[in-house]
Amino acid sequence: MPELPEVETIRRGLAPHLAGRRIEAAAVLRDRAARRQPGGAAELAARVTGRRVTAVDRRGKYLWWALDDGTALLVHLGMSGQLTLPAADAGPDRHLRAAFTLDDGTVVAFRDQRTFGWLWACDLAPSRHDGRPVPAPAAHIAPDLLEVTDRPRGPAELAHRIRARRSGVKRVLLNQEVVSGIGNIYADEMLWAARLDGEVPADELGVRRLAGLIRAGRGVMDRSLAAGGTSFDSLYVHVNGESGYFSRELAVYGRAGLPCPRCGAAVVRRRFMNRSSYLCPRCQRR
DNA sequence: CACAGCTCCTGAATGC
DNA sequence: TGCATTCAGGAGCTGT
Repeated sequence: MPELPEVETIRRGLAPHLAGRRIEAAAVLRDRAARRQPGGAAELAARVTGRRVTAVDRRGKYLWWALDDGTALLVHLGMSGQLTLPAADAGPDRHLRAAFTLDDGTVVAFRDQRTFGWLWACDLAPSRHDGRPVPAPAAHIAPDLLEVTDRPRGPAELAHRIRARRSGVKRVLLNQEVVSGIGNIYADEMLWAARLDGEVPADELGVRRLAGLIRAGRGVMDRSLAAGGTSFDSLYVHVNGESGYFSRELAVYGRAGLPCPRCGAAVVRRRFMNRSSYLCPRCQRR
């Protein structure tokens, strides 16, 4: 699943191919990919065609191509989206949702098996959180875990924001309006690293404990980024939890019944929000 | 406003 | 073998 490290890996891979290039043609092959765009696929294509890409930016799981008219092409990969540079001789592609042809002949493909991803050609607007210029549909998205931990007071301030919530701490970590970039996999991994049970109500945790959780999360993200970078041969990395480098470093996610790498107790799977949580019942305490 | 549950979707894995 | 069911989940949306 593309969470922050996967989207950042894709951003880094894509940027050298896109920066400075003009979009010669845009084809949306399935309307659903542009379902959030007012005016739909035709409007999306019209807004980006002829524009030059000035940068590829990211906040949390939201990635966008900044365009030379001050607008952006916003991309959310959902749970199976990919941005790839297909081989010129590639055959038919049943999961291709959109294709962008650049002025040097490069074609960037948006592929998406489960179709939760979407594209939106939109204006920029100041973030509601810190004023950073971001695509208007992402103005409600909080600064991500890398942005937070890059600021000296960031972890402590975020700890206070988390503590203001009454939900279980895992649910708060997954709320992209509190801190962004964390999905189900990294939430479980950072909770394990911090020895915390995600069901503990956030307002029962101390600031110091939460700041530790945030720093542990940064560590997990950094290790995943390093693994993504290492395996980054094509733009085909970590879009599917089963394949990819960092899956071999996961401590608990998807490892029910296997030993906790820290204490050896069997990892358990628990139902949570219509999905799964994985944790070590011995070293992650409430 | 905070919070929790529902829903969209496809394909692999599992059950009988 | 074949058909039905279960499972995976990001985030917008709805109801309380």
